[in-house]
Amino acid sequence: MRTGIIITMVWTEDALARLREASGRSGGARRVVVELLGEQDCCLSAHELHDRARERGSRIGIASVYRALEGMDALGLVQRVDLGDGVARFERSHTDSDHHHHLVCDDCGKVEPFADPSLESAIERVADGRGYVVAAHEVVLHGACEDCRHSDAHDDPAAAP
Amino acid sequence: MRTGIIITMVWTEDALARLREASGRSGGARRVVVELLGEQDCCLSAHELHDRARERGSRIGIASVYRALEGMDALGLVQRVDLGDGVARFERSHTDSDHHHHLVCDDCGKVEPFADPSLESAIERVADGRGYVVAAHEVVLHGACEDCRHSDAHDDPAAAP
DNA sequence: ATACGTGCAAAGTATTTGCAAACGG
DNA sequence: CCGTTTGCAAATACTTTGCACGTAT
Repeated sequence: MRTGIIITMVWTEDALARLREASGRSGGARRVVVELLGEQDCCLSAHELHDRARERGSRIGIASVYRALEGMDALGLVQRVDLGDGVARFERSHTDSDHHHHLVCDDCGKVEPFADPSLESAIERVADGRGYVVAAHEVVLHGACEDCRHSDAHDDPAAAP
Repeated sequence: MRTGIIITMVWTEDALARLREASGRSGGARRVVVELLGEQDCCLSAHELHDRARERGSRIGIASVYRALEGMDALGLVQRVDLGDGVARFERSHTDSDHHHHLVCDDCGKVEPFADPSLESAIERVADGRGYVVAAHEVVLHGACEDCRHSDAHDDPAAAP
């Protein structure tokens, strides 16, 4: 995708600007979280964001990660993603060209995004038929990815031979 | 749905039998959880199950609820449902005629099931195209239900005028 | 009898909140 | 200066685990 890097920069700038105008201030902790999320093409958990921020030399605390995410969520800048393991993940809100859902391999833990127009139209049709105005929707597919299906071993997600 | 009560009974009996044969034992705590889940037409959280079990006079502990759910999950008898609020919910595993997903009203908190064949086929197509063997999938639609859209007030899910 | 099921309490995680200090405008 | 942001630590909420005891087979 050629437009990826551009979307990233636009989103990051826009998010920083909107957060600043919402409170009249800005700070370093928030900036790191925004920049990290802007770079990702898929979702990350609060702890993953915290770890990566520290790897970059930030002394950010986990609470600030959560507060940054909360603020961005309130402004609709991020989307919460729930993969079914009790951990909340976040990714930048989708644009039309960006919209996707998630395939999770229960063997190796891999998470990959996918998009499908006919799935989207089916969802729209359901919502309309029910009188719902759908603000967000999430589709998560759990299964065994091609790799894991071939190496039949049911490895622990943490194991690496 | 005329077949609801029958599915309920079949599922409950089958689940109790399979749990018994898996361990060679059976107990009262498990039975209550199985019976409760068999009666529902939609998902419940561990705490909701615990509360309802106690309302029926059971002295079951919350740990036993979780253990019953874990055992049933391992046998594929229940399906874990994640609606995005950090609470795990469970419902009996779907049969063909039973399969559904969830619409969540973010205003009043209502959760209602829906089914849609074209959505299911779109999901199958995606999985096939990616070489995935999908063992489970979840679709959650968040929005405002018809009722809440009319009474424009954005009430708190707990408030009842 | 013996092994599994159960309840209680303690331990773990993920997330939120209180607070004093640092910081941006 | 003043109010927001931040890091730390304490508090929550949900879920899991350890252990002694009850119970089904």
